[in-house]
Amino acid sequence: MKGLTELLKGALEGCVLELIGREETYGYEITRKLNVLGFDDVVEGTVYTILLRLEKNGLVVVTKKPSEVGPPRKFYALNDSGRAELADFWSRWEFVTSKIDQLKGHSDV
Amino acid sequence: MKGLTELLKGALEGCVLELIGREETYGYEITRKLNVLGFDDVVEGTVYTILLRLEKNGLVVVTKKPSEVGPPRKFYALNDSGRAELADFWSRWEFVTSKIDQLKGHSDV
DNA sequence: ACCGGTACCTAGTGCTACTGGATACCAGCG
DNA sequence: CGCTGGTATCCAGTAGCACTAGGTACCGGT
Repeated sequence: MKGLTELLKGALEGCVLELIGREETYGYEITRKLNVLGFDDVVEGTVYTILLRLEKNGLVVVTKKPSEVGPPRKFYALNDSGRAELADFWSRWEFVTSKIDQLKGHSDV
Repeated sequence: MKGLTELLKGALEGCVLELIGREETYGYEITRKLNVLGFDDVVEGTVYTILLRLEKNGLVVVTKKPSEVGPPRKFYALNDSGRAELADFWSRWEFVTSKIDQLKGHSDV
């Protein structure tokens, strides 16, 4: 599926937040999970810019840990602000999808 | 609801396409319909840039008609390319929302 | 020594919606 | 008549986001 890029604007950050909230993880793995989900053309570079932004905005805590199969990994976990932002994201997502599905669904708007 | 802007990237154009596809309409009215839908802070300027883009991309046909309550209106209708693009948009939308809802829904991804 | 997989980072680009104006038509009020 | 407010369109500039297209570096296997 192509042309998803614009539709992912804003949503991708929420997805990353959700994945981090589920369990401590790192950029490379997050990218792989998004690819498996179906967002094939999400690349590492994109995820790293999101992670840097999350860190800059104080939503995550970062822990560097050695890897046995490559260079050290930077693990991300949500702090309270991050969890609040994640909840906010889902409520915005709920809102937007419900409105647009309503528009799609039928007739009178 | 605020902070919707980023989530609407890409989706807003689809909404405008849907509204035009439903019945011939014009920028000002489209804006009002989007506001009623719940997208309160969508303003005329935003809709006009979308309409100009649709026209530039050859997805719509434009007809200027006089109004009895103000300056002339530019009515937009979809052509074949526009209808194809609209269908495409909905399939992208289907895809993205199903994937993200799956991510939201639960556990294993 | 080299290659492929793992793992991170960054400067620059393009697309999109929003900001903040401007212009203009029309009706009603003082 | 001038003014205001609703209708209706347009545009230059801004900011945010994902993507491009690189680079660096660690590690195991051949």
